[in-house]
Amino acid sequence: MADTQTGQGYWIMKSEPSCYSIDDLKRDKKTMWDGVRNYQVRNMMRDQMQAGDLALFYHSSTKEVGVVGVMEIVGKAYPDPTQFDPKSDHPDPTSDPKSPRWLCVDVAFKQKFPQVVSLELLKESKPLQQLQILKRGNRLSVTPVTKNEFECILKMAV
DNA sequence: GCCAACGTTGGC
DNA sequence: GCCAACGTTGGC
Repeated sequence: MADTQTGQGYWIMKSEPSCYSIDDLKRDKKTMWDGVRNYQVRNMMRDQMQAGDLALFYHSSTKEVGVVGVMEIVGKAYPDPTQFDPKSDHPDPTSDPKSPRWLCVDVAFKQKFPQVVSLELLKESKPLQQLQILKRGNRLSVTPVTKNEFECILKMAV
């Protein structure tokens, strides 16, 4: 979500660490955030995400669920090449290469938190009650957060 | 355009 | 591995 003063956008982006973790990103320094196959998420990436935006890296479906670090959106969203790769995890044979359906974005490692800001802690935090990832049934892998929410989570990480 | 069936997500 | 919740698909 873009801050009205600065235009700076803030996000939470989920990944299962068994698939791709904060340590993988730390090692790679930069990666292509691919595999998004949800229209809402695609539209946010296409319409709202900007280079320089900051994103919290969230580990889902693991022993320690929660926010584990920070990354930066490097550039604008562009067609996700894995949709055309039959050997990828999420090929989409119905997507037309002349008008690609799915987008991805490049992200760069910023920091890994010394400890996980657990889902439990997020739930307990008063200022974070509006977080979309805390809402029942939320399944979006990318969700906007406000500057305040972002900074609140950063403080919880130390 | 409705809606049942199905597949996926993600916390536990 | 269970299951609630949600998105997508496809028959009508």
